[in-house]
Amino acid sequence: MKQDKISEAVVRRLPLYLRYLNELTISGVQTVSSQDLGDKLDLNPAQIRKDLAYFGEFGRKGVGYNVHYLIEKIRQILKLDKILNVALVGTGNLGRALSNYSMYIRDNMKIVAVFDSDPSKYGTFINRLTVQPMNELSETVKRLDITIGIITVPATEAQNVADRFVEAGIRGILNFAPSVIKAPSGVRVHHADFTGELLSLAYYMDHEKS
Amino acid sequence: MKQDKISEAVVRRLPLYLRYLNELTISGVQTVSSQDLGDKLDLNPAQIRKDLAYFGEFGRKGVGYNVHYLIEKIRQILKLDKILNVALVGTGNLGRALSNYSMYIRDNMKIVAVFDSDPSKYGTFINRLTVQPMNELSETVKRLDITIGIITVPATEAQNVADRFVEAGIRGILNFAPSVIKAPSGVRVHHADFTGELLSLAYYMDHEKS
DNA sequence: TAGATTGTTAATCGATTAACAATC
DNA sequence: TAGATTGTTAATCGATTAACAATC
Repeated sequence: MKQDKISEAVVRRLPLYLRYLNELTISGVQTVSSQDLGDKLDLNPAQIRKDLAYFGEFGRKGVGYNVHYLIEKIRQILKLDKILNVALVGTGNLGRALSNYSMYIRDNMKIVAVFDSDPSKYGTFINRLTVQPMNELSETVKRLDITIGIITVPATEAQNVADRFVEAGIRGILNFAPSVIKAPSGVRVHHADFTGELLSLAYYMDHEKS
Repeated sequence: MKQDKISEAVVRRLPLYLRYLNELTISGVQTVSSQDLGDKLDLNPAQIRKDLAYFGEFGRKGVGYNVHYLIEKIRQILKLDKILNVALVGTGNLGRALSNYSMYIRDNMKIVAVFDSDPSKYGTFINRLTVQPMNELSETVKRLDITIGIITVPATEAQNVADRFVEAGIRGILNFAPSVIKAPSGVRVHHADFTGELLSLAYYMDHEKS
């Protein structure tokens, strides 16, 4: 197959694969089949083979996938060697939780600046980073080569913060506020709102279908 | 149409509609069209009409939807009048952030008990709730009629906590840990992992397709 | 009446799953 | 060789979008 357009659903599963593969190396497993992966991750084995085949032929017929090799390949696909600098706006509880989340949120992302619009927060520290005022955002983004912005402000402020990020030249935004924000094409926006997750959980608890 | 099986995607959009409708009442808007909603929420109007039509005929041809009436209907569908009691396990940063999140995480969910496996945490307070040891979980779940469990422990612990929840008779689990957990059918599990969200954001920032 | 917008059917698009030849 | 498992095509399933008659 090799490189058509890759669908969002596929890319979202790659980190899942990676996570489990990492567990496997820890327990010393050398080889894994799509069957094994599927069992563990609650996915169809054919789907897993198809996902991986978008990017190349990583397995061996009759044998399976070499765990180390597959990890390496997925890391390449997701570009996990390159470190991305991240700015976070909103130092409430959620913002604090995210910044503290071991500083490196994940493998290759590093929060290097935090901002708030509340003057009483200016100069206070969150995990070794000074809280900066919003009017320093643009300059800081450029100086530190920040490409991703995280929004953890109240819903009413989210679009405003997004606009500031866009002005500053950021290329991806992860919005935790419960509101839909807009950005020009060229700036990618993902929403990480768990309200929907909770409410739909409750819905299906009653309307059993599983 | 009215009541086939409702797909997950549909249910996940309902809270989105509700959110925006609530904003509209605040600005005093009485009536809204699927076109308006679609523009604001970045959704196709036909999709919105179809979603709503699963549950009944809420609109008026040539006019649109009455905002108040639609809010009422969606609240009924999602059963937002009934309060659900929630237990949370894991009092790290994320757990704290969630419990503090105004106590009522959303409209109708209330965290009424928090647990941790670290003895040094026992008896400390999080937002007026005493942190309890894990061996009190089962009794507390029954006593307080808790039906939903939130997991904010490290990935290695998540399945274990899920098992305890299941034993205790919980019917829905929201897992924030970066690991896939299993539960018997009858217990619904949703995953709220933002790692995937972040990594896929980064992926598409480079492989521009939008 | 003319214009707007719903509810719904039909068409399209996309994603998941099944099946199997290739081959280790 | 026999058994296992991939990569990939074809079949299926499901979700989104277009189109339009009904009607306010």
